[in-house]
Amino acid sequence: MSETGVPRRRAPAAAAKQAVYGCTREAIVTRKLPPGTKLTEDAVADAFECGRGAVRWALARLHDEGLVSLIPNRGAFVAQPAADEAKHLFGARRILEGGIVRCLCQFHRDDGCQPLIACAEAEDRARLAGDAATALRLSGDFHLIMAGLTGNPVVETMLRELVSRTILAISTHQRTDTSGCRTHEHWRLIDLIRRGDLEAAAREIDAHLAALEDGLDLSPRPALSTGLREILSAARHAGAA
Amino acid sequence: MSETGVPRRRAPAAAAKQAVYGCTREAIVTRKLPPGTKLTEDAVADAFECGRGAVRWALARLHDEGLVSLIPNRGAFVAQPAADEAKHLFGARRILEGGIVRCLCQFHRDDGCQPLIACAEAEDRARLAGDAATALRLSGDFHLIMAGLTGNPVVETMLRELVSRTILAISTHQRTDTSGCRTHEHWRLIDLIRRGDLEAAAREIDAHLAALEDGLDLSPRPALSTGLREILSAARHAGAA
DNA sequence: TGGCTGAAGATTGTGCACAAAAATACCAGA
DNA sequence: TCTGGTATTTTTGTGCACAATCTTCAGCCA
Repeated sequence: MSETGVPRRRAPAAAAKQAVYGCTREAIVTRKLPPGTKLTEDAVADAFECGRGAVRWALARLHDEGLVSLIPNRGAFVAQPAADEAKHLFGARRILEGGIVRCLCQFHRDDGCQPLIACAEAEDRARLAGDAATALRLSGDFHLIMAGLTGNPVVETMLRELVSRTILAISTHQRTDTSGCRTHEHWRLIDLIRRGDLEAAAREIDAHLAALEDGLDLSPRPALSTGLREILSAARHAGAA
Repeated sequence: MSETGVPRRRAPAAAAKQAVYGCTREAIVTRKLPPGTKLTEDAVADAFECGRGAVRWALARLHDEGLVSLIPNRGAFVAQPAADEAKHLFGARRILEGGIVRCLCQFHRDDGCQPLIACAEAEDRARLAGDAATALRLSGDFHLIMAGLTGNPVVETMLRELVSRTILAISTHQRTDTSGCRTHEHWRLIDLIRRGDLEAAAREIDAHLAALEDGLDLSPRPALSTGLREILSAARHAGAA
């Protein structure tokens, strides 16, 4: 019953862009769309009941964020960060989050950590309830909240992008079912920040991220998951570009 | 003589996208297109002799990077970072570059700083020759080279974006003709990195960026440069979105 | 003279259709 | 049965045209 006779006010398409972008992004980050999934333009357009233009826009944006890989004349796929890229991702996070934690130590010594505490508590609850999906999500949010506490939206945006791509890298290369961050390290971090211990806190976040990276299998074997030819073909095109 | 009778292999458009994006980006960063300049789609398309589609693609990308502001039904303008945004930009750079410098101190203690030295020398030469434009560009490159020395392309990309936006912020809010970074601070930084003095180097880069920020006029007065109504109108639309 | 209303012009946003490319299916021959 | 080539089908890329919106300017009234 949504078919109005009027020629449409043009609002729909603008909103559709955001909807496609937001929902697809969410689906990728929450692993509903596993790495390597092909995102056919028509299929996505049908799903959101919008034109292909909105889909193309959203896909381009997602590509810029490193969440989907765009292969010329082949289409869009949920990105599968290479082992090298995964390492760089973690390296970047160590550099950035080290700075964030140092910043937090200076301005949130005593209180102001409430959001972090609330997140860690929620994380504990989820883990206790056996809700692994929520726990994983919250463990990622913890880092985002830290970025938010700097009060700097630029920093927040940068880390958001990094965290998303890290999640993708973990999905792609996880060894067993390593369940994301270890909560007790989060608690330790909160404690160190509240005490304003710059160096210890910086070391803690560094070790924390290193542990996360160690949980992955970043050996140089060819590839995984999706079909061999898919990957080989993709590699060919990526090399040409 | 480039007009082939054949119906075009479709390569042109793909290349055009990159050309429009790259050249426009360059023009913005080098201040050939000052902040506030309107980028009419048709005008850009004519300049590059390409379709409007390529221009739209490039503009969207530039918008994601924060280099152009896109106002619905109004068009694209070279961004004029607000005072708040400028502060956040510098804050983010302090966090990120602090981490980069710490990283460099660990892995480039003795040598490996050659690219930095070469850049600083070139900067000195340009400044001595009175070539302010080149000097400014090189002073920005210095920071990018530091990022590159981490060997982490993710970090490099993040800083590149930050530096570009910072240049825009400086163009928009510069008080007098403050000539970018002070070279002697760059030399001091190199020295500290070579000696591997983490803390001193981190303090130096922090102070360096703080000095750069202090050179700006970030008072909360309404706006500047382009016509008042332009800005008011833009603010209206931005507020509505 | 100043402010308001309405039409004309200019510019952006979106859908659609067609062309190019790749993937797939199919078939003949060894 | 497997290989090689060919035709079909699916999917992406691009240009074009129209609609919506905003800006500008002229005319009109208080």
